[in-house]
Amino acid sequence: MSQGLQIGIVAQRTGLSVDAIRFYEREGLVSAPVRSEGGFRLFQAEDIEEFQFIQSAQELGFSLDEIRELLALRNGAPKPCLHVEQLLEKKLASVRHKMAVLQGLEAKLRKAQGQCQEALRTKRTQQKADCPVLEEIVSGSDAGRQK
Amino acid sequence: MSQGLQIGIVAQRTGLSVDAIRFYEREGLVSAPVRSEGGFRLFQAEDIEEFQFIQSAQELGFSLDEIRELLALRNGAPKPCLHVEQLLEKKLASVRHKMAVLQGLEAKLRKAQGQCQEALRTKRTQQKADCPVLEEIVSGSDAGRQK
DNA sequence: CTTGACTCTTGATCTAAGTCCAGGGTGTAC
DNA sequence: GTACACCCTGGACTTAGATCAAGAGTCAAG
Repeated sequence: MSQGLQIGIVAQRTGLSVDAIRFYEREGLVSAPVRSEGGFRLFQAEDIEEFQFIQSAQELGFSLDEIRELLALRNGAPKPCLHVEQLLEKKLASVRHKMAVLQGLEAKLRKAQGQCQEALRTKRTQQKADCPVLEEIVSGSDAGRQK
Repeated sequence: MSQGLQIGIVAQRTGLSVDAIRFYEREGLVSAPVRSEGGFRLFQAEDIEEFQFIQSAQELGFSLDEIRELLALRNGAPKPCLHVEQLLEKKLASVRHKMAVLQGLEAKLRKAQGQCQEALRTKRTQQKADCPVLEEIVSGSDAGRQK
């Protein structure tokens, strides 16, 4: 088994699972490697780089669909930089949106927690169903809005 | 069809879909309402409140499993406040973790964007495949780490 | 009595990114 | 030459939170 790395080796070196590697091939993110006579996949060093690219792009928050696009750009689509910048722009906007949602969430949770602790501090031995947070969740609701 | 609100009305008032309402019932978040002779669900005003509770709790980032628990507490489990506080604590920790991840992500994306813009500014008319970000994604990789 | 809007149940489908399994073949070290 | 680790394919399954479709029944109005 010379001239080529078996899938298990590639898995070890990249930290991916063997299944994930096959999955990326099926999904068309990477092209199919050559095979041994018996049908074993034989990867090259460049392939490992490609898998690392996939991992890094995932860390940047790109979906596999987007990564497929990035890989296509990397392999020679015209004017890639402009296109990449547009992808980055969209991704950045969505990240900022998620953060804003989480910040709002954190504030609400902190407020709820404060009420909870207050209640626990003042009235020892709680009776059933008088946690202020449970009531707040309904009264502070903005539900009823349309989708 | 008096004494009771049909599911469509409840959907309108809460902004939930009819399917979602039936789904919550199936999942045991809310108890089954009485039925008309013909088998139509007939909801009461309190039920609407319960659905709004579900929506608000979802906005707080609770999963349906957690909400089932909250509803149980609201309906009379012992020492709810302490339990609610523990739930809040866990949820707050996970929210903070997600935010930290997103902040790291934002920094990376901003950096990549800066490089992209720089490249677009200096070299007009880009040739294929020379977007610096595409190269960076691999070279700046920390892939290869174990899961 | 008929029409049309609404509702019923059951079960399939969706998204994302894989994981897991069965049943069988390959590669190699002893 | 055989044991053992590794690999192959195809397809089912996972999580979460619903959505959608089919076929049948119900309700209120005219």
